[in-house]
Amino acid sequence: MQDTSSLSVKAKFNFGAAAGAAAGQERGLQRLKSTAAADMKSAEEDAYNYTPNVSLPIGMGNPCLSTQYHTLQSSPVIPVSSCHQTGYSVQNDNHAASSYYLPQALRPNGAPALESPRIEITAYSQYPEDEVEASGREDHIIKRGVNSIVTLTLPNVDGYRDPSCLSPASSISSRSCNSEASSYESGFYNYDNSPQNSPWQSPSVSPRGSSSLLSCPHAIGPAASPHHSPSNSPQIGAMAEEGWPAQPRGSRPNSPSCKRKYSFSGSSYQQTSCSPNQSPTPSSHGSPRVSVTDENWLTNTNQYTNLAIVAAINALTTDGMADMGEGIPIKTRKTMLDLSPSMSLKVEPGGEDLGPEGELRHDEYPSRLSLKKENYCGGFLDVPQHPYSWSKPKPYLSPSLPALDWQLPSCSGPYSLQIEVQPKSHHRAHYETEGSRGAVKALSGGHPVVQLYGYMESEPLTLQLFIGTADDRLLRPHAFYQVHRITGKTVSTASHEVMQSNTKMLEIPLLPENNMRAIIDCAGILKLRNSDIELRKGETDIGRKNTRVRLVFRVHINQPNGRTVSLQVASNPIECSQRSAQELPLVEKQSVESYPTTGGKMMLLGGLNFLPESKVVFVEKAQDGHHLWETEAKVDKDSVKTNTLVVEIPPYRNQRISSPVQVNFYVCNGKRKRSQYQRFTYVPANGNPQADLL
DNA sequence: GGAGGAAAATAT
DNA sequence: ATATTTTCCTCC
Repeated sequence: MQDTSSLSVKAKFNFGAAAGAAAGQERGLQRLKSTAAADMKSAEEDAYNYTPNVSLPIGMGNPCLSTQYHTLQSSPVIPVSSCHQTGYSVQNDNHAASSYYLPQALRPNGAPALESPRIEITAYSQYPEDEVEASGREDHIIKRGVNSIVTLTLPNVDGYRDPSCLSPASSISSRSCNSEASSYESGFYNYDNSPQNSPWQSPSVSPRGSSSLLSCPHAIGPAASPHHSPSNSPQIGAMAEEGWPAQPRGSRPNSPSCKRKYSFSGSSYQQTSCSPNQSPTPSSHGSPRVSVTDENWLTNTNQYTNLAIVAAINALTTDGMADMGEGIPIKTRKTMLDLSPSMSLKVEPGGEDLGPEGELRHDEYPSRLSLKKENYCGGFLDVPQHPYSWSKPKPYLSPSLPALDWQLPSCSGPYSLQIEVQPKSHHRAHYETEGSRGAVKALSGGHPVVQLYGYMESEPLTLQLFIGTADDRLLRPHAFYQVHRITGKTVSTASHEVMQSNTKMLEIPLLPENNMRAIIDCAGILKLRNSDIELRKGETDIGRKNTRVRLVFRVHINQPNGRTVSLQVASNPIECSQRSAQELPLVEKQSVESYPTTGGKMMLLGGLNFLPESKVVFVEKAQDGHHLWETEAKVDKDSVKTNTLVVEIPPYRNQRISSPVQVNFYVCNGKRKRSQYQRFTYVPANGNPQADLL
């Protein structure tokens, strides 16, 4: 491995393929792909799309690159400046859009992202325009503050109705959601800048597609906004409601989830908020929202207003909900309900999410936890009491935290958030119908480790963890997976769950005494049924073959100047499906020195799905494309154990390669047809292999 | 619990 | 008909 100064290989997938894949975001795309996809391969590939690229140079990984992201984000909160960049400016809505891209471009790792075309883009693009609108709206909201009745706009009853709205759901929707969240937050705190918010929001909002989304968020927003619980309540509500709405298969027992849920709740901390939301279950939809709202509200003066709004909203919502319910098959509904409860449990107080960082941070885990726990318990059924947590005051105006779909840098100024130990590339996620399948592990057998560098204060911080997409371009909460809190004797790391915009997050203490380092042994991965998620209104992603995720870590650092620096880093992709034998291997890097020209061995690193039966075929072609030579390299079966593929290239190869002819090597797992191999092109001149689809 | 395998159910 | 997903079962 070492030797491999690996080159990073980027696979370019063909057009669309890449696009869709990872994210699977847009169904449309995918579908298009599939259909269009001329190649069958494409389908698969698509699935893997993300895969391809991958390669980051080992060295790389500059998180800093991310800086750009910040810019993007603009959000007030964020980012201080990132390493490079300056902070973002505030508003730049416009930029926002652009920024969006940027982020994507950059990988979490810092690797350059692919630019694949995604539908998403579209969405973003929307921003600008939409932004204007949306932002405008939002801004109003925000700027005006929660107060602004404007928010009320609720009006779009529809939005409310739309479950989608409610549940922002994952990915895309999530975006919207997020946006919401963000907006909320911002709203709360109100930054004047909100503009920033707006931009973001817009993004989130984006959804044009799901009109509902927009509306929803907003709609919700209004209500929510007040609370802004954006995250919380809405989310919660959403979760319960939408999230699960569908369990189509009535037959399938949702119950499982319940179990989990409880367990979660067990997690002690938090949850105050939950209760509020939760109570909802029955009324579920409505209530949750409300509760959410409330929480946040507390803080704000606007509360009253908000409350009123909320109430109104609830009413609406409820109705809406009802409607929804009607539409949905009974079973489904049940599920939903069930879910919701669980969700609620999980949920945590919306407040936390948003959590003003300050608050969170300030709160010390212990205290916090305890408090929450207490609250929590109560919460369940009911309606939210007073906002415990919330009540906590949010002392300051803490800036709102960036939405989960915002791209953040991994380093800013002196701070750098890094993943010291990466998770294994495979982790079979469990369904709600199953028991937990344990925590995500590291290759070494241990667990992933995350550390924050450059932080010299004595105040503990909170490390947030959620499951994100594996899509290079855009990192956002994964709609089909949720982080699952693992507890037990074997777990050494404290954590508690928080729901933010349909996304469950684990909050883990980052303590100075531990050198701001955390061993992530408390994080499992829960798989949600595709059918459930896809039914959410506003959800555009498809779950099929969208089985790769990344662990996303965030930390929010309050600065003396009142600003908050938000950093984010994502792990390498993790394949969560059981099946692996047919998976297309993913090559991230290849050794440089030992490349073919020198004959002998070549090392392919960090890929997913390297199996003993993986095949690597070398094909040498002349400039004119004439096929000169082909051979299958011998694969060292043992190397596979460490996500490495050591291949031996036939001796005579050297002799053949004397001029810069094109050399391709194909990597594939046994069951694949040659046409489905992932192809890499080696160009002696620059030594950078590139992968593309055959 | 936490895995690993695999049958049953669905989606393409 | 094949590919994937989701539910079950068994075992440590």
